[in-house]
Amino acid sequence: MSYANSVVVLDFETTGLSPDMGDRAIEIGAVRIEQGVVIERFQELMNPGQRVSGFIEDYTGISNDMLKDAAPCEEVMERFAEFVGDGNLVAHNASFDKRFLDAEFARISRRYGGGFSCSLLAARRIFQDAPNHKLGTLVRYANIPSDGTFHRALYDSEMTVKVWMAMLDSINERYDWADVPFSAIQKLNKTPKKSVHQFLSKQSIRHSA
DNA sequence: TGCCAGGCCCTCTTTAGGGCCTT
Repeated sequence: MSYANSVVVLDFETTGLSPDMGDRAIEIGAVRIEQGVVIERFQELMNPGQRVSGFIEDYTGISNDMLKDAAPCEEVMERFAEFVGDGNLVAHNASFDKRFLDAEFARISRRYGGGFSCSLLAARRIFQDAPNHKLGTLVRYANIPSDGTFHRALYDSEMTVKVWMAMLDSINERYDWADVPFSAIQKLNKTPKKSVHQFLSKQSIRHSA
């Protein structure tokens, strides 16, 4: 099958859950895929200008010592803005990463022009039998090899890419799509779970070879 | 000092509550 759309799959590590409460990004990782092939990667730590909690040090393995000599968020996010350009974006629980992307980009007066799609919302629809839809669980569910280094930005991005590709392959196998356009996954993200089969069946008429 | 979110989705729902996900 072909994967017509280029997408950038990204993941943030942060000081906490909410940029509105003062949390900042501490690491960004991203993978660009074209035609189903990884063609480019991005990963940088960034200094958020505040100490990270012991919980975050334990959760991510990113220590205050690792961050003290890192470039500030503004500098790293400028480079990341150049990397993403207007590419379509994917993240696992995209509402979380979108909040941090918007907040960090706003600080440097940047915007992104592409669309955003969520691998978590897609997985709840395509892998309805999975025990849950955490990234690590989906990796095991889809039989994707992993060394278990979760909660680092590039590693989680790479794993999200593999889950994403497994979902596209599953759509192709079950519904005989010749291609899975990014826009179709965006629509799938908003399709009620009980209507997913109907949605994918109808779409296959439009997209099959 | 201590506290802290928010969108999705289900149901014993819609004048609401709680679990799932992300750090």
